[in-house]
Amino acid sequence: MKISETSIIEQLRADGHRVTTARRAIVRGLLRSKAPVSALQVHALLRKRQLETNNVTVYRELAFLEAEGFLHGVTLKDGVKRYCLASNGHHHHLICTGCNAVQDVKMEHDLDSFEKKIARQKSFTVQSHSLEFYGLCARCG
Amino acid sequence: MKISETSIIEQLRADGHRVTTARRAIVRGLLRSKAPVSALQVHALLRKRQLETNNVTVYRELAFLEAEGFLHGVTLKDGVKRYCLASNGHHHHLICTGCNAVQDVKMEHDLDSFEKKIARQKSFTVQSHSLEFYGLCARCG
DNA sequence: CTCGGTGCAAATCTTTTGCAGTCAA
DNA sequence: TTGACTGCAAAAGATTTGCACCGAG
Repeated sequence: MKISETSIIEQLRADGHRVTTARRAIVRGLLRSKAPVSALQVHALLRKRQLETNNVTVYRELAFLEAEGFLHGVTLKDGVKRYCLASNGHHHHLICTGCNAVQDVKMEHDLDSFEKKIARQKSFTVQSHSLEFYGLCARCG
Repeated sequence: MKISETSIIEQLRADGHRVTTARRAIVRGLLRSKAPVSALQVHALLRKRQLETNNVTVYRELAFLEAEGFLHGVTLKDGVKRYCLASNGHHHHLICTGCNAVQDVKMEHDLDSFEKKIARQKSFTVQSHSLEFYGLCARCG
């Protein structure tokens, strides 16, 4: 199933949430960016498009969309929380220590075997994991 | 090689750094905690031991010890930076979403094959990685 | 004596909260 | 009309910075 502004908006409406200008604008902003974006980046992006909103609204909206399952949040070394579309599927990140660019990577087998071992050896029930690789991207290498 | 307060202090002295009361106290505090600790936690810990220091000193000292290679920093989902002794070796973390406890896990094969694949497919030179598992610990499960 | 290290106050930065006003349904 | 959303101001929390002072070597 393809994801679009309309499909997200319709889903929200179906779940009884209101569709406001700010909400629609934020959703649209997120769909355009393929790398994870922070609340402040989304806010700046909207501003550039002449869609004046408040930081606070963006923070609240991103948290809301994460809770609704449309977004996934990641916190990188800099302590800033960024969001990716959940519809992009589970993936990890390559963060360039040169230019700070972030790109996504998917891995076929992922970490299932690790998680099983952890469950067995540590009696720890893994719910999710977060994996980031830091290094130099093709341009900076 | 075993690590101790003395060995770290001697190393620092050998590298031409001064050994002050605060520095020694912070190093001692770090050695006692096996889970990663934040600057504010270290500060609170020292205070409990009647070793009055300033937050700022702790922040600066932890950054210094990381730069010197004695510590490794991790930033968890809450955006707070925590430090582990580098001498504990490379490892990952299990973070309990129930009680927020953090424990370490080592993995034998680790992620070398992933990293090689990334280098090949993305022309990205991996320097380090950070892997955290979120879930429920034995007590909270 | 010297300068690396410390402490304090204040600034910065990201994120959260309280509350009144607004608008989608 | 009504409560979900929004905006503003202010608070909160982590971390950084400027600057004067202090004490290890």
